[in-house]
Amino acid sequence: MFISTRGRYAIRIMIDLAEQNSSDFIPLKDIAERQDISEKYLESIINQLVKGRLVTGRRGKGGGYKLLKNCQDYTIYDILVLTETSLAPVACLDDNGEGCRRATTCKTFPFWKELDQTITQFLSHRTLADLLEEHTGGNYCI
Amino acid sequence: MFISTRGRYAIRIMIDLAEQNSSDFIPLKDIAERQDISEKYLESIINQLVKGRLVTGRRGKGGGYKLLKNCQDYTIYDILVLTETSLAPVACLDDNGEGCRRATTCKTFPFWKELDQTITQFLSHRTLADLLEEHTGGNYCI
DNA sequence: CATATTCCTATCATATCACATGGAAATTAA
DNA sequence: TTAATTTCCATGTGATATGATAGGAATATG
Ligand code: FES
Ligand code: FES
Repeated sequence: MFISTRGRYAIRIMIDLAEQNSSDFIPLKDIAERQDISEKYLESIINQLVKGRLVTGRRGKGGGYKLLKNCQDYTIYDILVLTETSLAPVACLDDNGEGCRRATTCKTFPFWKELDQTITQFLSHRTLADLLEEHTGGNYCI
Repeated sequence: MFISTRGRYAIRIMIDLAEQNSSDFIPLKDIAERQDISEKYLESIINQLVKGRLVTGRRGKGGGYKLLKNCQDYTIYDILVLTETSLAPVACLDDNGEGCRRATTCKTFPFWKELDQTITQFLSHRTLADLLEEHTGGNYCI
């Protein structure tokens, strides 16, 4: 599996926040209920989104989370690159593993690079706004 | 990681067989040595390729494995679909999991489907012959 | 103060991956 | 026929990643 629950849940969090269409902070408890996902698990995911400056959080009564930008300004790539451990389709392309020793001679390497580019382009050409439009025809955003 | 070593090794096996450019059976031991991969691990992989009719094997002295078709007639998709447990980028698309309960209403589902199609198209439009040409400029195949 | 909520640091169960072990069956060369 | 070779088959194993869970400290409201 390429995209794990972390990344998928992260996108659903972002969509949920966008759909509230509010300038208030939204408590994670509400998101967890609506999305039917463990609040504690979502916590660890949304923390990554906060650290990556995709959303901001406020503690205490009346606190919660809120988007920092308009949803057409979030690409799916932005969200996944923060929450997935790696977006490389094969280990040979992974920077953490210093790439592959065989890469210079291996006949498959150029192919993997092309696959990676294809996927990355796809993910970075779609925004949160695109996903919101899917089922409604209208745009929740702005 | 999307494609595991199984799929990657399977492709390298197929490339290795094609490069020998021989009508003889090639022993797995030789392939394992050339590719520097555990023979026993390759064994379980190439078995899947045999069962999927991509290659054929013969036991005993002078035995080994050999391709059944010309290499331009093998797509990368053909190879990976046999050796990877799933080529679905997300669990929501996986048939084994009967897909996702939320799929009908979830705003991310159409997006995942498009991603899946993009990847599948990429994989099924490249053949073994394409990979062989990468580094040589020439075509080993036929 | 009491309450709500984010933040932070662990821990855990399960599954998958990459590979190893130990043979049985088939094929050929001697 | 015998020995050597090689595919076929089933099962085991250690490491790692995934998908959570638990407990509590810090911060904000009223
Ligand atoms: S084995 Fe890593 S690029 Fe081929
Ligand atoms: S959660 Fe499965 S399609 Fe959205």
